[in-house]
Amino acid sequence: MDYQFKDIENKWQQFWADHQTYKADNQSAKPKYYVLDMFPYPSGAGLHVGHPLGYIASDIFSRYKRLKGFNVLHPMGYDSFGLPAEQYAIQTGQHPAITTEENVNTYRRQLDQLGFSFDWSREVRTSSPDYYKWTQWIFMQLFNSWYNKADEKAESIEKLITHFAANGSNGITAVCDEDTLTFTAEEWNAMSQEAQQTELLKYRLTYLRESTVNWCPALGTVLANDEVKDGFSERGGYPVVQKKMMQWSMRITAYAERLLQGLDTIDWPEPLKEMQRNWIGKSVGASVKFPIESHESAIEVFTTRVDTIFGVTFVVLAPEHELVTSLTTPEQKAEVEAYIAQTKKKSELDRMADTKTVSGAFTGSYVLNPLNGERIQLWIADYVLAGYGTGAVMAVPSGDQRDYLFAKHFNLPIVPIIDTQNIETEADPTKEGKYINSDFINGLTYKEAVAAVVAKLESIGAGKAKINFRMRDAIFGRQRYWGEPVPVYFKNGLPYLISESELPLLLPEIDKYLPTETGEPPLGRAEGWKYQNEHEYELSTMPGWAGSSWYWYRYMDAHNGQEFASKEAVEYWKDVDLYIGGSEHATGHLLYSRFWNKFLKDLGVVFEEEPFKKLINQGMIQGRSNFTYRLAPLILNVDENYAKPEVYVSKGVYELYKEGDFDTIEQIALFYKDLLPEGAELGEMEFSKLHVDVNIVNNDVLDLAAFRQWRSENKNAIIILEDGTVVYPNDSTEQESKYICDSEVEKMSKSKFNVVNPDNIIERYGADTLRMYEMFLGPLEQSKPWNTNGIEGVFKFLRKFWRLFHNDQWEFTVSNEAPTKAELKSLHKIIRKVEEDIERFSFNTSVSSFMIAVNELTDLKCNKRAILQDMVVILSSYAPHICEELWALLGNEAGTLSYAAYPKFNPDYLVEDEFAYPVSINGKTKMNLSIALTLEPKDVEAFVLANADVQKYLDGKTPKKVIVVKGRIVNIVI
RNA sequence: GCUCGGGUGGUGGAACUGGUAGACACGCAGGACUUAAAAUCCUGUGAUCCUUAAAGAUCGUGCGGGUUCGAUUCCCGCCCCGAGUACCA
Repeated sequence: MDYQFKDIENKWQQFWADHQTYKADNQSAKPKYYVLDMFPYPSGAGLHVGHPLGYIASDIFSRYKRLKGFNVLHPMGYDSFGLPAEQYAIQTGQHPAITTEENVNTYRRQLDQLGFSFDWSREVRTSSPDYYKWTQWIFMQLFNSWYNKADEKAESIEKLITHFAANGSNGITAVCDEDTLTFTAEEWNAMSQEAQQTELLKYRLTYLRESTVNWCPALGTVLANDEVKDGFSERGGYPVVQKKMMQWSMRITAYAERLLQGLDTIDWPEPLKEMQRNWIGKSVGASVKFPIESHESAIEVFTTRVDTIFGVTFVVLAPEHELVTSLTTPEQKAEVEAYIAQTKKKSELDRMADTKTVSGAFTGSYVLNPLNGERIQLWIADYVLAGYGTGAVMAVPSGDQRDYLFAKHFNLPIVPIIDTQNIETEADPTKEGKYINSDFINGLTYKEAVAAVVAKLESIGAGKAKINFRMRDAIFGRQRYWGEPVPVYFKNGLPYLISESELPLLLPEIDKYLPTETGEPPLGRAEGWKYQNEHEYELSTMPGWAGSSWYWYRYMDAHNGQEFASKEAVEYWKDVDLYIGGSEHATGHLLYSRFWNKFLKDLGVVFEEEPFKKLINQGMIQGRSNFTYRLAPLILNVDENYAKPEVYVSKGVYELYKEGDFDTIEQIALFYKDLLPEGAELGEMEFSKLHVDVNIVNNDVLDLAAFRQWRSENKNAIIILEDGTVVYPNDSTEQESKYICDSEVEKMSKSKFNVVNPDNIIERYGADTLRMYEMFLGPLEQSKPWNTNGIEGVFKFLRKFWRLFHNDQWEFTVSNEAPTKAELKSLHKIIRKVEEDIERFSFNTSVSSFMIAVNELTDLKCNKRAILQDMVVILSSYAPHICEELWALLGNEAGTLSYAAYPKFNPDYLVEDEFAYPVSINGKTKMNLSIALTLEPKDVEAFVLANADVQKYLDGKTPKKVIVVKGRIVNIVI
């Protein structure tokens, strides 16, 4: 029979499901290999053709690893809490759990028909109570932990309490809030329970803190910075205001250094690591205190160039700095207040965007340089950010461009401090040279100066070396319904954990998915929802990243009711060997996951410092839109309800028109005039470029019949083809010419009519073709537009492969004869090539090589079992269905292919006796000469020079030089 | 602005460590089979020039230079496109 992909694919998908072919065991004599995909949020739109790209790659890799003798864990699940289902619930009243269930089913159906080798027995859903029970459990562990800097790890809060009770706060170095108290053991023990809890909250790894958030009243929720555009919510465009709120936060900053160091130990794409490094934003420098003149306190600044301290000519505070009001002198009050008011009006974004204008105000106060006592003006300016460092900077206009511009604008002094500095037109941040105007560091080099200044500052208690991180603690909560409830209740305004035995804390039912009338989150609507019928629960739910920050561990032991995963399972699977997903999660999911992983390791329940050993970013699949050109001229003297005739011109005609081709312009005008009613006048000719559904376009050729049906207005359209032929609505005669559409690469989206659904492709060509074609498209990591055009080539390849096993009557026929040298050569070339390609994730080149191999075997008319059976094994990672079928036809036990052995490469079959040396004259290839590979370079040279054709090129001259690279090339220099 | 990717035929792309640029596929053109179409198969296909033809010449991997017997590959300078980030002291 001909290649019946539909029957074959249905049959084997059913077989794999029935026999649980891909169920992985938690113990095995084989080495383990864990291949993970970033699990999807099940959206209502289902999968488009871009989504499975990474899944196909990871599936090929998983199947390959099984053939290579690994025990492979390859699971899939759903990140099923999230906004879209909740938004839909608000609009329709349908419970998000129902919407989610429906969407999950669609996803499952679509994933199944792609033939993935997932172990579905381990499926997880973050919104299921058996799962979020453990998300809540991890939250509780974080609440019960603090970060001990002395050990560089998280420890139990009990240990901290014991220490406080015995030694007070003395001897504790923790990552904690800034306002922690200093107390003795007696003082601690004398504190009330509430006071102790308040103090402990400043240490816990998840804690409540008042923070400024982007509050969107219309949506009734807090938005992340990237969900706000120009002061409006990205979704819906509602106004967003800054609001102070008590929020749960995660003390991720405790792990800043470990998160940074760990990057050097993992095999991730460099750009992604770079993004995380920038996000963490470590800078090494010093903090310096500038005493305020006739004032008790000092202004503390952070600087990375402490060596430039003698170049400081002013100090600048952020307008929001807490000392601004108290340090403003009466004379400057009006100016400073006006400036602050002006800053407040500007949104955060305006402030960042407008980096050109210099603005600021003098407070009237002075600070003193701690090293030489010099009086320094104290200013405020919005280029200093309250949120970074201490919200104050020491300005060194000779070395920093912003300070330079500020000094020029306000006529402040600029003092050069290094002898090589050139500060005539701009600041010069050089570190090369010797210091001048710098007191005791004059004449020193950069390195010497830094050490000397820091030592001096420390000795007088005016500063110290310091490392600063840009990363902030992560806000952990949103005022939404569809998320994990926080397992916390409040007593006297203080948070307490519910007990572990009460987990999971189930999401209560509510009548409407909206904030309460008093502005509380939706959970405030839950009737009688109180801890022990008495205490208020936390009403916000966890953010989207909570459930995804540990899910790879749940796959290891998905049904464990006692633990998030058993120790044995975690010890066996350890970490993810290969993780495939998009780079958009660089500073979200991938950073939070590393954070939770490190915490769980400190807790002793997992064992690896890094969760994802190797990570690959698959590129985005963009859409490729098609366009038609509709004539849309100005028409005068017609009724205002007059509907213009629908006339579309082919791309070439449009282009001729635009180029000003006289005949085309005139013909179109004449033609169009005929369509107009009596008395109407044709004005200026224009064209509308309209998106057309890519599914009715094939190789940019529009399917006219489908086009007429696509939209009712098109039914009576007049269509001008590429050669100028005019097609009228009821004209069904065959045309020589075609209607050619224009094209453009854009995002894949419904509104652009460029969404290609995998269901349609599978219906037409089958999953094996789709899988191979997605790989064939180009390198996995590169973004590329989807274009269905080339898919025929892959489909033809699979048919050709099928045909190797069949005779002209489509009867299955293979021969048991011994293979020839040429056949073995083809086979072993592909054995090696596919192995190399998969190991370096170059799937596209494998597909080409398969085509070459099948072309060669077809030319050799090879139907030998010895060759074809190995071919089936090699190809099975890419096209599993057709290979299972052929494997069974070859007489093997059904379903055993997935665990067969990858054929062993034997280099002997590729040994050549001769090589066709390219012979170049002065680097330009002129001919090929077949020469035995046993010949040494000297003999090759003699052989080549003796050749008559070479002699012709030499034209009697003696070559200056002859380069012979054995087995590669001969180059003759004349 | 900074950081990181990337620029190769009409198109997607290939080229190991510096060694025959354009594999493989699409598209296109021509041919075979067919009453016809579809399907299938065969041939050709970077550009320009030259020749009746066979063959040949020149140019060619974003641009300009360099290293080398030899550069898509290495080095220097620049241009364009994409992503991330943004007053970070």
